[in-house]
Amino acid sequence: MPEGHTLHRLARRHRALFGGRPVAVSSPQGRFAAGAAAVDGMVLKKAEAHGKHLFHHYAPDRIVHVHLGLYGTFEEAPHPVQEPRGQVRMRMVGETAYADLRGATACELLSTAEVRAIRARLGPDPLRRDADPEKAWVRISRSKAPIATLLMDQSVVAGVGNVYRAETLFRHRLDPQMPGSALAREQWDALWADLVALMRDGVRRGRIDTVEKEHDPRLQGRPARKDRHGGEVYVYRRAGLPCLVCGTPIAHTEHAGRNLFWCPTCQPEYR
DNA sequence: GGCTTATGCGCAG
DNA sequence: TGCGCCTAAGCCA
Repeated sequence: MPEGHTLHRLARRHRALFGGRPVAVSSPQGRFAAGAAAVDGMVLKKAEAHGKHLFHHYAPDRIVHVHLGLYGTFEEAPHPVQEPRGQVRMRMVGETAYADLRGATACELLSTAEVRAIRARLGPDPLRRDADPEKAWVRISRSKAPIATLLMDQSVVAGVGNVYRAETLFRHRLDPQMPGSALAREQWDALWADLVALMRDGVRRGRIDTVEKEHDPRLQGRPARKDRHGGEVYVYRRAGLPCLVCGTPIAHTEHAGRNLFWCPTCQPEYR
């Protein structure tokens, strides 16, 4: 479930499992063989996430960069270490546990300058302390692009994926097609604050939950619908089902090649 | 067992 | 705009 909260959660886990100690790094599959060899046995100094990017710092100019893409996964297990199953791009073995990376879009060894370059093209990340939401506001307030497009643009806001996009727009009753420049400053401030709160909750729980108690189907005798995002949501992948707030069937369309969900009543059309 | 789908993104054209 | 990446889960038969 790789939106930003997943990567921050992984960074935290990797700090706990491997941080400050030597890590045996390998690439059973072979595609990351050279990079793995370059850091094998070194001490993991720092693990951090920015948006959907994960960085393992072993030394200056020896930083492993991971991007999970659509279906990359990290799987951890306690010792004893098992034979790799399937295509394991990178295996990290620590003192008590190990982790296998599969299916990632990116797993590469980078220099300090290359990491800086990646981070320079990312917008503020609601999950980072050093995030400056003003930078995002400058981009949004000057753009005619739909807010749905802007929220998913990693150079505007880093870490927001399709679920958080759909859910925060719903929670703030915003039409996904509304141009960024039409957003009021107060609306952006509220949206950012909500992203910070929801994504922090996502890191803590390891799933995306966005439904407020008063709208919780379980409290109204209806079954809560679970989905692969792992939590409970208002609109994401609920096309045709009744809105939890007003009962209107949730709408769905393709927006820039991605699924977009919204409630036509709760998120009235911007004109 | 096969088919479909996906929370992402870089690239070709 | 559409494809490819290379994976797992859900669904159907």
